[in-house]
Order: sequence, then structure tokens, then C-alpha cells
Amino acid sequence: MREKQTAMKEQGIQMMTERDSGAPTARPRSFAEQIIDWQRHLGRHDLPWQNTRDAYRIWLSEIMLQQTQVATAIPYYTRFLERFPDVGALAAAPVNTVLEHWAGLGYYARARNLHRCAQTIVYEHGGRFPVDPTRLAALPGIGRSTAAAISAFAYGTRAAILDGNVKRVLARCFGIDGFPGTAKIEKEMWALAESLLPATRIEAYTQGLMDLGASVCSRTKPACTICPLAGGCIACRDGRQQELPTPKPKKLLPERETHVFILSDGQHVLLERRPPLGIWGGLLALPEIGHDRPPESLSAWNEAAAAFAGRHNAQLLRTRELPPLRHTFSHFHLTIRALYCAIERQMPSAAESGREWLPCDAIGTAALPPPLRRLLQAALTPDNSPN
DNA sequence: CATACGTGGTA
DNA sequence: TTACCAAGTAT
Repeated sequence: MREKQTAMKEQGIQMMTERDSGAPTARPRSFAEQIIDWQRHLGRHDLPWQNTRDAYRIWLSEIMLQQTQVATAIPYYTRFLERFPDVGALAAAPVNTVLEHWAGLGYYARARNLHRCAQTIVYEHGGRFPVDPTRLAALPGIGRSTAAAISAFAYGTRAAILDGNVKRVLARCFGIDGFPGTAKIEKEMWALAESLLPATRIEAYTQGLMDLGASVCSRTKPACTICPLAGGCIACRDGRQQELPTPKPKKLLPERETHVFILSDGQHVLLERRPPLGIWGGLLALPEIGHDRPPESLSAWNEAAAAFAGRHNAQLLRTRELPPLRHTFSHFHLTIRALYCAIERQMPSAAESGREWLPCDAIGTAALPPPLRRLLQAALTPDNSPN
């Protein structure tokens, strides 16, 4: 706490008090005032979800932007709004259609929560988003920071956000040591974020804080020479920009491996719906052999393929092992070993529960994770189909 | 409270 | 090629 007050004093930051308001004499501009002033001239004002008070659009953008950069989210946001223009359209849509439009963005629980949240809004809140951040935070997929952002942008509510950008700005500006992911540091930052809130113009302040963190106070090469807060920034003063915020403790990512079948007659491919919990939850994926008992040999793999084809009323013609595909998630590495299986389907077509024959021309738009979409496009594009 | 949960860009 | 990182939430 002493460090924080020291930082504020050296920066010329003053807390908003009754005595400050309307004071006739000049005084140092507060943290919030500098942010707001910077935002007016140098912040972003034309993002697709700005210049609206539509809580639906603001909510959608905030969910998409969780752990996701602006440039990544924009095309998804545009396509999503086209298909689901309002909360009613989203609530009425099948969850699998929502997942089709989310596929590629990652963290798929966000899409399932988004859909559940839309239904809650429509069926329990009369189609309107709550104003109170606490009520917003009670909805699926909306936490404390997202609730504050939605309420601030949609209703002008005075509430603090604390995302990665804000954590970085605060850690540097106030010289806060310690990984912000720990409860102790996070609690300290929440208190600081609350204390810095301006009395008015909360939208410009909130947007400015995020814009400053994203553009000026970036992780690798902060532009301190043009930063409005540089005058009182502890990290800038001490040359500790590269050390703050304290990085997450390193951990070696475990290696995992999976064996999958690409069962196709050239027109369709057999896919299965992933369970809602776990990696790629709710998406379509290739049928896999349990990684607890991988095939002992290529011939064993082939035999398993023949049996698998039989269970789906298809006859195995020939197989080909594809080059291993390596994919890295946030918490493990995965090697995907795929066996391409040319088959002939018999009628009536059969697919076990949770499995479906996807037309090859739907590979581009289905709810597939990017690595599998690429794998299937490479293997099943008419031009270079192994058939 | 630590961990699960994605992906594409960047050094 | 590998490691790290970016608008967090749920459990």
C-alpha cells in the first residue's frame, strides 16, 4: 500500500475527492484524466462494436474479446452479427449453428455460454440485459471484468474492468511485483482499479485504458516516449518495463497423442460431436481410438478401421496413413495421427449415435477446429483426393 | 486457489 | 522449431 501511494504521489495522481471538484487552481491531472484525454485524441473510435449502446452488440464483443485480440475477433464478430442480429435470433438458433460461427476462435465454452446466456436474457429477463454489473456477472460466461465493461459501455455505469491490458498498465505504472494471476496480486489490482475510476466519462476511460494497454503499453516494446502516464510510471522510471508485469511461471507442456479415422467415400466424411466438457467441447471432430489403447501396429489400425467402417454400414476399400499433425493447445501438445480410409457406403446409411456423415463441401463451414478443418481440406479437396 | 480451456501472431 | 503472449471465466 505504501508503494501504491508513493507511486500516485510521484505521478501527480490525486484521488477524486469533494475538495478537488471545481477547484479554481490548477492541479496535476489525475490518472483517469490523462487516460481520458489520451483516448480522445489517440484512442480507437471506430471498432465495429463502438458507437453503439446496443447491449447485445457490446456483450457479444466483450465475450469474443476474452483472451482474444481485436484483429482476430473482428471478422468473427461481423459474420456472427450477420447471422444473429439480435439476442432473440441467437436464443432461437440451435447451439450447433452458434458453434459453426465460433469455430476457429477457441475457448468454445464461450460460445456455449453465450447461447445459454442469450436464452436466459430472452426467457427470464424479457430480452433486455441487466444494468447492474453484479446481475450481469451472474449470467453464464460473464465475469466481473466483462460485466463491468458491458455495463460501462452500454449504460455508462461506473465500474472497474481488470483485463490483461489493465493489469499490464497497473503493474508497470504502480510498480506492482508478482504474477497478476495469483489471488493476492489480483485482489490488490482490483482495489487499485476501483480507486482510479473517474466520476464521469467512464466509457472513454474504460476504452482508453484498454487501448493504451494494447497499443502504447504493449508487452514487448512499450512506447514510453509517447505514453501519457510515463511521467509517473514506476517501471519507466526504473527501467523495469521488461520485468513488469511479472510473467506467468513457466511450465513444461505435456505431450499427448491421438489416432483418428478419416472415413470417406469422396462425397462425405464421418465425424463425431465432442462432449460439451473438455477440449474442443461441442465441436465436430474425427472419430478417435481411445488414447489409452492406441493401435499396436499399422495392421491392427487397419483392422480397427475395417471394423469401424462395418459398424457404419460401409465397406473399407483401402487405407493410407497421413503425416502426423502436431497442434499445441494452451496446456498440452497434441500429435494427431490420421488414417485415411477410402470406403464405399451401403444404403441405408448408418451412423452411430453422436456421429454424422458430413458432406465434403460443408467442411469449410462446419463446426470444426482449425487443425482438423485444414487436415480434411487437404485430404478431401476434389483435386487432390486420395480416392 | 490452481487448473482447464484455443488459436494465430511474433521473436 | 519452440516459447511466449493476447479484451477471462468456470470449476
